[in-house]
Amino acid sequence: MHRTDLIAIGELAARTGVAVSAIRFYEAKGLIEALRTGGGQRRFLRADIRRVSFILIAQQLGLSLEEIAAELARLPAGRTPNGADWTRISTGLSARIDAQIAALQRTRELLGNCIGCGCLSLKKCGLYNRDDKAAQRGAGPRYVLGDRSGQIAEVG
Amino acid sequence: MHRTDLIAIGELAARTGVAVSAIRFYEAKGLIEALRTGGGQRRFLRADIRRVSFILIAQQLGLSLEEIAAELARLPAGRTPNGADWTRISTGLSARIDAQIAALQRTRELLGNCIGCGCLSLKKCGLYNRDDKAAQRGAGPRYVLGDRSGQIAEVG
DNA sequence: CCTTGATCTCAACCTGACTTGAGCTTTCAT
DNA sequence: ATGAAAGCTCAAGTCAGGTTGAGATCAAGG
Repeated sequence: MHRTDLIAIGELAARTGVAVSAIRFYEAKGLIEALRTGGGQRRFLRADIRRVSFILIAQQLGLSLEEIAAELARLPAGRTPNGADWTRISTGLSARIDAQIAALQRTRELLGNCIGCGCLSLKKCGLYNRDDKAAQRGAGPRYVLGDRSGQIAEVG
Repeated sequence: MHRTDLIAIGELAARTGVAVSAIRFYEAKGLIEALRTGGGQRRFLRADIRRVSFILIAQQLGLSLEEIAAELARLPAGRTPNGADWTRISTGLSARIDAQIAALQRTRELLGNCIGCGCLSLKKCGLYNRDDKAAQRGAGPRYVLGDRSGQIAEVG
């Protein structure tokens, strides 16, 4: 442990590629925590680089900051997370990746079957026999994003 | 061609599962077009169901409405798109799907290698040797979303 | 004809994820 | 000891992608 264990917000930004303002934003949202110098400036642990990196990866996988915060909350409190801690958490992401890949593969297949053949929007088409469910739900809340039941990517 | 060739906005909404307000929004953005009754109500062609379906699929694949509009603009003007037209367009989506799957697979692999082993954020790690590039770019524009150069999913 | 449900327009509002700007303070290399 | 660079807070702005509400009109069955 030497003095460079603590890094300023600018360095954390540089090391992760996110803007300084974004890091403050993440702190405000509870995704990361900062120590403060006597003068009130934030100081981060080197381990926070990994934490921010995790945020970026998870974001790419479509998790909202709120969901990411929930995942990060599973890391041990009060101690720097070790490899095993990160592994446990990243396993969840892997599952998510697998699901996404599977969904994409189904979509690709259906796209070939349906758009190509011209049946898109017809009942017999796997991609859109969600019509019925859609009708049941009424035109109310859009379910394109967020509400994923009956969702395209899950069809088939 | 019988009278039901033209459908009201509510039916288009019901058949596609998107809200009426969203359809108006898409029209405003130029993604779809509507005929009008004498009284000013919108009337859509049945073929627009497919058009909206395409919007939903493309959205799931991460295209913005602007990008989707650009894709749709490649459909023939003045005539109802046929199967071949849709095939041509959906081929672009397939390529995108393939790219996404590949990116996810790389991410999953790197996640296993890097977060698991604890090297995340270190130079030797494929997931984050983008640090250097990041530093060069300065803390300016975030490149997490949108600017995809040096992006996680493209690493490796 | 008349009523009722569907539509219309337009402006305002919403969420998520940040960025920007103003005005002021802290750090740190020289 | 000092001045540039980096940081601070807080409020407001931005962008995408819609939703909501008000007040008025249209369409269609009975």
